[in-house]
Amino acid sequence: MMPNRSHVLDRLLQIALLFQQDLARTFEGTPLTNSRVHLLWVVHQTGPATQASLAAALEVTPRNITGLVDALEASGYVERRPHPGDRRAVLVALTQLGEQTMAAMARDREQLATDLMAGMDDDRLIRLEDDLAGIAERLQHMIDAAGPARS
Amino acid sequence: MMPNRSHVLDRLLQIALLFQQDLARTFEGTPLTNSRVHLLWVVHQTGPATQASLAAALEVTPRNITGLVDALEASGYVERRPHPGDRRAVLVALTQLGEQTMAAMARDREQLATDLMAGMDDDRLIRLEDDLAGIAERLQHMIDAAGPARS
DNA sequence: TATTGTTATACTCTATAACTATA
DNA sequence: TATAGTTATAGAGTATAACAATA
Repeated sequence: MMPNRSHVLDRLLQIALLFQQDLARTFEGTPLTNSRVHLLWVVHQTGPATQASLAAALEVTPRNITGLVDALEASGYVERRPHPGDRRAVLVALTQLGEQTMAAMARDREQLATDLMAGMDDDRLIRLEDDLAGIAERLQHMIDAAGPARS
Repeated sequence: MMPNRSHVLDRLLQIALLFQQDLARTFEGTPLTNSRVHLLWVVHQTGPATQASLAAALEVTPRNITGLVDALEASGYVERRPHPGDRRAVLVALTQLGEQTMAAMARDREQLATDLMAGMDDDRLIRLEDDLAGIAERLQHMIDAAGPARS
């Protein structure tokens, strides 16, 4: 039987949806959302960051960051600190609650990865990672090429 | 080198984001959005459907469907028809514009799949599809198991 | 009594534009 | 003059609750 490339695409899209669903389930009962967690994750990975740099990282407008940080500050996940050396800017930093939450999320992700790929031997895993890397690279390249469609 | 399962997860998430980005680029300059296209796609696949069935398919509330159909009807992609045999319900059907748009999208998807997996031989493609199917299945199972978290 | 779709209301994410304070 | 962040305003997706018409 001829393998169908579209089916691979379908699977990738299906998995993407399921991931979102699974992630959202994790937040149930907290004030966290996809966007807020994304911001927390970036700060967790890079350390305290200005809102302008977060806007660039999340690819949204600075105004948007203001709203997300407001909500996260109100619920105690981050705090705004004065930027040493630039009095216009603030540094967004994780609080203890924010750090704990991100640490727990990192653990959950490890566990999820283990569960999802249980039973795959190393060869197969390497090949899978390689294939996905290739697809991601081509897709990124395609987007960049057609990219700055701002006419 | 030990392959890292988390990296595979990272790749899948990255690809999901890129897909969204690519899809959104397609709509530029039209009144279409992800949610609206999702609805159109379902109608395209299943034929004229009631709003209640669309709510189930998209996993959103019926109220939400009202808004999406309102917008799609106003911009000429769908029309509401009386349901023969149930005067409470309406049937949401694609207009000619809607059909054309979905046909074009199907073609684009085929092309994208071809481009993204260019150079993969049949064996590799089959194995990839198989791996992704396994991951999707496990993930779905996991969600179903923890699923009805409505306490 | 249950279902279909709508009105009413509210929250979140997102964007653009105008503005303040600083660089 | 340019940058960092905020206020003001608006559109889109989503949800719950109350309601009308129909089953």
